[in-house]
Amino acid sequence: MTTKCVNCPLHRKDLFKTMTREELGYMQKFKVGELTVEPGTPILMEGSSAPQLYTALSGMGIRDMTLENGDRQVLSFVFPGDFIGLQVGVLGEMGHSVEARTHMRLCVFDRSEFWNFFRSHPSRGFDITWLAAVEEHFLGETLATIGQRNATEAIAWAMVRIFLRGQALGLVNNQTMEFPFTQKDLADALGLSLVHTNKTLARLKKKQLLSWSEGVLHIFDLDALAKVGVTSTDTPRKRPLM
Amino acid sequence: MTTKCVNCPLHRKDLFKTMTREELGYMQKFKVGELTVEPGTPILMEGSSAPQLYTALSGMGIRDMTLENGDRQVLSFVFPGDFIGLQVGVLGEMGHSVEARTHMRLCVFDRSEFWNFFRSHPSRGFDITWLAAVEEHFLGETLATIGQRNATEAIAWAMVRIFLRGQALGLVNNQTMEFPFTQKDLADALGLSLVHTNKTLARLKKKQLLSWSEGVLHIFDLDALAKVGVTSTDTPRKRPLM
DNA sequence: CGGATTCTTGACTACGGTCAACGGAAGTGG
DNA sequence: CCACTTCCGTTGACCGTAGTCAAGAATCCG
Repeated sequence: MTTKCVNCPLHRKDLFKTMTREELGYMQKFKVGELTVEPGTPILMEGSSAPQLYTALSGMGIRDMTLENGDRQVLSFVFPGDFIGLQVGVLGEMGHSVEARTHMRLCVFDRSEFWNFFRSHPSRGFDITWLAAVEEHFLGETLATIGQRNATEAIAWAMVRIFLRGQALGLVNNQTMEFPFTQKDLADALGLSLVHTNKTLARLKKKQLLSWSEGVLHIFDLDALAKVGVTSTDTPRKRPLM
Repeated sequence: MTTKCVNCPLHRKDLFKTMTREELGYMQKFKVGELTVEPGTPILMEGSSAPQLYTALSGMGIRDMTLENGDRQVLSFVFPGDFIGLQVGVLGEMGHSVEARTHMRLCVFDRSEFWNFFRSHPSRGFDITWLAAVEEHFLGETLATIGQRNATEAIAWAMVRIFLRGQALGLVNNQTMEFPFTQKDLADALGLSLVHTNKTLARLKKKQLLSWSEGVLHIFDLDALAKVGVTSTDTPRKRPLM
């Protein structure tokens, strides 16, 4: 009935362990259906207690939150395979919003079934916790970047991270991947102003480290880009950026 | 045999649901023992795959990570009831370090039992996921603070957040709570320099909003402090800081 | 009584923010 | 088909918040 969810971590049999036939059956029940959204569509809103959770099957999006003064912070970029709505599932309310940046296909789950799902299939529950831990890990790195690195380092770091993520997901072809975000998105993700982000990016482009236009990111030399932080300081780094 | 873990989220019966007798029995088995550490003691190291996980029973600590260039980022402060080592449990490796800042009592669990624990007691597994989601939520807020707020706002926000946390844990008496961290800790948590943190704090002190010395934090007017961000900008904030 | 650690304060500097203007691309409507 | 608008990227000029450097005070400790 439902199509197979190639990138859905909750449906992939090879993620950690194989699913039993019974588990697969339950997954099908837990899954409500699939949803397709266009660029710009809000998927989950900050503060909402939506009845549904998602998994990104294809396409990209953004997680962000808005401060009281209207400033926006982009928390992370959403890639295929990402679980969307953990906070709704366990806390009952989202702490941030999620919005599509490209055409996206989503695997839809029923929030009310979340707990049952967790209870009757601990191994899948464990997978979700795994995803949460990975997310926490990434957020920690991002925090360190925003807090400690300067603009050039931060942007180089972000591009490397994103590119590696893309590689792991098989989205990179010929050192090129789709990157459908705006410079403002990147600026808000790194706590920089749009103008400064633009100028810093221009410098990286002039150095032939990357090119990025019309939603396509091309990285010429990943290692060189990863080392950008090094050359900007005289103190040699203890550990490589990647 | 083992003493009761008053603050341990994995032992508290009132956290979400009551534990069955059988569950309690398992918890005792899962629990290895208790550990006491002195201020400055590293509990888990970044990159380590320690064989044990912890829950803070009393005392406070710090989660931090060190960049390649030696800069440090404090990710969060550890309070009683916090679970320490989720990343070791699920990912097999810590992405940050945890260090005691006061005398601490820890509830010790066996990492090798983690998965079994998860499988045989889904409700407790769910609790852990809940803790992870809360952590993610906090990290998101912190990210937004570091990325978007200026020094005064960030420090006021941090103090309010910490104080509220303390209140929720019953650590606040007479508008006063223990806060055994250094200004450098706070600076590294907010991505600010020590000097600037000191001067900004001095300004908040002069405004009679808070006092903090010798490990004791006193907040005179929580609401006023929470509004500090507002007065610094002419644009009125849409939502209160708390 | 040194030595170490933390806190404090002043002087100087620079990274990055703000303001402003322009260009190109894409969409809209008369 | 062409004004008009909107969104995004680009660049220059200026300025301010926060970083760096430096030195002194306070506390703790061996």
